[in-house]
Amino acid sequence: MADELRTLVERLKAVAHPLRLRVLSLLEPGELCVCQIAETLQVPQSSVSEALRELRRAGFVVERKDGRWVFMSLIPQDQASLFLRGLLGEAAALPEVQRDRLRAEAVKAMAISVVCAKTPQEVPAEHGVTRV
Amino acid sequence: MADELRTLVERLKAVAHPLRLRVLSLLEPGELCVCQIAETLQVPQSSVSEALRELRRAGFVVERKDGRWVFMSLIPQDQASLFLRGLLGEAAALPEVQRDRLRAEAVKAMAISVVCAKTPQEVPAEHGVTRV
DNA sequence: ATGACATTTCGATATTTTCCGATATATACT
DNA sequence: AGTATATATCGGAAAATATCGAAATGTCAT
Repeated sequence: MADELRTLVERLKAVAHPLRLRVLSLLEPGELCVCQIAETLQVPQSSVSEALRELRRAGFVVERKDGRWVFMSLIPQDQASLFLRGLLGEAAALPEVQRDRLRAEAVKAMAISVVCAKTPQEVPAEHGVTRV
Repeated sequence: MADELRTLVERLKAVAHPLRLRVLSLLEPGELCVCQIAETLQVPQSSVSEALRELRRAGFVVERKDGRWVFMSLIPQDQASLFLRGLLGEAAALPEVQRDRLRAEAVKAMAISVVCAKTPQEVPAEHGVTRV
């Protein structure tokens, strides 16, 4: 009840953040689990987890648990708000987002066990994405 | 060049703020000057000025100077980004926004000299919600 | 139960943002 | 010139947010 403005502002804040926006865009083609996202974006998994928590709170993504993995996906198109649909369309054109998606394709092509049971050092840096 | 993602995030941050979103929505029916907005929303003039600066930086509004007044208006529909159009549509449904617009109608019905040349004491006070 | 691993939460610091009164600038009128 | 009004900017303290390693939690497989 009431303060729907505040709610909308919270949803906008959730998306007004580089990592969260990248994660959101990354999910558009389909679900990914937390470790796949962390590997794709080359960021600490706790950061991904926190990003996803905010996106979930804002109602943009939903989770599906499968064993120890947590797969996140966008809410269905028909449930998405107007501005979210516009935003996703706009974000899809960004070079950063397109690069992320290429990396995600490569990550999805690998078995999950190969992707996730990795120490950070073993990950070869690509595309100028830096880590430590 | 580059970092268009950061630019988009900055634009999202600009609207992820209660006052700025209210101001933005207030301008949809047509231009208003700073003092009309401050009177309508019952907030300090410096806050309105700062809100408008951010919205201008983000490319959502443009200004038209007329003497000592500065009238702000939304950028033309056809220049608006996808997510902005969606956002405005969504915001228009919010009760807070609708109340603001009623107040704005009342303010516009008065002469500008009556609206703006007011000492704070004469303003019925009461922050935020008030009837027209 | 022990270990391995995915994920979340915690803790603590660093950075950014908010807010508004006070002050500055600009324009108009006399 | 001076006064009045409209808007912009400054200052700076409080609040919110970001960040990420470390610890906690949960889940599966021996």
